[in-house]
Amino acid sequence: MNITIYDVAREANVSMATVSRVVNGNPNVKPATRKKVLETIERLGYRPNAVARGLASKKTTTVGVIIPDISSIFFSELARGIDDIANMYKYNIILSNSDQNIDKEIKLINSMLEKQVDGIVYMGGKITEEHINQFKTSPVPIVLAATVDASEKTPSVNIDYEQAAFEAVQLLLDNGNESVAFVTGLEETTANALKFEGYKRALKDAEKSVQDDYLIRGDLSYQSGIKAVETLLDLNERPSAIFVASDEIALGVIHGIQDRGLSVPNDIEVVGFDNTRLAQMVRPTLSTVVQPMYDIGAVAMRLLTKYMNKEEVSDNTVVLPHQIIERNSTK
Amino acid sequence: MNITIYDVAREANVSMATVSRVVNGNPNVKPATRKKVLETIERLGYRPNAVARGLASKKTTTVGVIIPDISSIFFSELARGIDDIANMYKYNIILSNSDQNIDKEIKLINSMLEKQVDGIVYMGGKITEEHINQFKTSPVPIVLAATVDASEKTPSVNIDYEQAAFEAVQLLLDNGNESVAFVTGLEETTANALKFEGYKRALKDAEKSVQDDYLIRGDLSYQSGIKAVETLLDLNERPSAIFVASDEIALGVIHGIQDRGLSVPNDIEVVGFDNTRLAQMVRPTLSTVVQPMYDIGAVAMRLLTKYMNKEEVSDNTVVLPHQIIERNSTK
DNA sequence: TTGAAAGCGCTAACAA
DNA sequence: TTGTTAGCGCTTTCAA
Repeated sequence: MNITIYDVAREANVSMATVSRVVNGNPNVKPATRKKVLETIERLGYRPNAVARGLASKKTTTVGVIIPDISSIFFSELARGIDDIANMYKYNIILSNSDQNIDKEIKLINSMLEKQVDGIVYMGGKITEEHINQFKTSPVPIVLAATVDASEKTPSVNIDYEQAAFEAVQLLLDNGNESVAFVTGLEETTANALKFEGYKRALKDAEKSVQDDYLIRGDLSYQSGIKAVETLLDLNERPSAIFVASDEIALGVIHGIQDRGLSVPNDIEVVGFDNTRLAQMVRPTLSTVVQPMYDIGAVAMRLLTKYMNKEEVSDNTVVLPHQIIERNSTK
Repeated sequence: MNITIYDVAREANVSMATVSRVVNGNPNVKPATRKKVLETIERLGYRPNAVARGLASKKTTTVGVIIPDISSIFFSELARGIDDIANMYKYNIILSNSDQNIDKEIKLINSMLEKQVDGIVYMGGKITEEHINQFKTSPVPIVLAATVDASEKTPSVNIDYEQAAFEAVQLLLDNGNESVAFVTGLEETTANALKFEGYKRALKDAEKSVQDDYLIRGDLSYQSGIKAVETLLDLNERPSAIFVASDEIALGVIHGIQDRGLSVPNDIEVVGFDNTRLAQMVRPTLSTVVQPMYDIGAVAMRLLTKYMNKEEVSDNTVVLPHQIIERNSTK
């Protein structure tokens, strides 16, 4: 049997209420008593049972984190930001991978709710009606991180994907490129749809038309970048620049170009998205849109703590600043 | 107020014990009763409280995962393996980053124990006496993943680091290299120490001596790989091959060499370690030691489930097979 | 400053 | 097949 608060109380000749008070740092305890209790806690090796505490207090100091894939370099950076802030506020994290599968996402939310998490940080792709419904009926606050809810009903932390993409493509256009292709991941994620909007707006601003064959959709992998480039280079008129929806795909694009004997940026310029560590781990180094992943995670978690404490929050949807960093994959 | 098992019992005209039975899939319930209960659960939107269940049953179906840094491409892959298997066995995961800081590691273990996890998967650097003590006195099983306890007292899942390093260096020597440098990360981790042992053994086998200036220690980053190369290339006699303790550092090494105008593998051959996705995301692609990260995580979690179920385990320390994969950074 | 006692929502004997 | 009941270990009034 484990040592309980009751054992400590008996050994210290006080009531369990008093032990509870010293464990929880309640000031209404005479210093001498506190000392005595602390000593017997030490002596017995008492370890408070957080489950019992959770049942009695209705707080678990645990938050759920739903993430598409923790092994993705992009999401793991977000997760780090979340965990660091969670830690700072004494929360633990229950982490689960969803693979962006809707059924799994809904199941995960419910499973975390059963575990009585005090809040949830949610990362995903497309937010459907079903999601919004879940979020709305949740007994605890939910914050979206790097995930956009088009209806803006759910608190969230993002950057302005449309504008960021617009600026990236504009840079390419300003560099004198006649044609800019767009290589993206799963079309279903709202963030990627917004990037596409920005791409189109930049072209329209430059009075260029959107060409279907300059638009390539694959998955989010390095390999799909290589494949995309093969398609693009087989075109009669190959593009002189490529805007890519993620750094990992962009590395594939760069290598795909180089494998064909062409040069980046002389023959083709490339701009990525995210500014993961990968952007600097390639030659030429990758020009890319800076998305502050760690900060998005950290801010989302911080925002969640406010909701959990029932503090007033002035703005539900926070938009963090982005920027374009020019390295050597552009002229 | 939330819906409890008691509300369901009342509404369905049965006892709470019966409700508990249908929720837990106990077969001793008449089908008609089960149906009735299920319906009122649905109607009331009842959600079982896992905290209360945990307190009553002394099982939380939650395992703790201590990880140095989830944003590391190496560890996040391990974490994915852990989560997938955990999920398969209906466990949730409490994930925390330790940054390989001993105090934090110990604190984390205790915090997870307070939360009454059913078991712990531990990843870290060096295992000290203090760690072993914690592991030994833990009320729940602990399994090490990609983490070696020199005393072999704690269950663990690893590859044979010494032998793997030996083979990698031997490959380089067999390719005719006169001198092989070794670039490694923090010297404190036992795994890296073992890689060093393998490196030395391979040199000794080839009747070569270990030269201090061919041994570079940095942190685990890409940048430290670049720095390491600078040091190496400034030597009077530069090595003709470099064995690197991780893929990320190895990318830095390759680019450092290329930035100096030298060629990999013609001027210098490079072999990495881990076979993370990075190994294929560089030109030339990286020859490396394959460490099955996902599998190590998965097997560690599987092993933990056996301990949690009090099954007999024939061998506490499992050593997974490794291999060397030759790509284009070697001749 | 301290203690007594009533839950928190569930599981698990035990009885019927 | 179903119900009764006693906890699980803690927090939190309420009284003293």
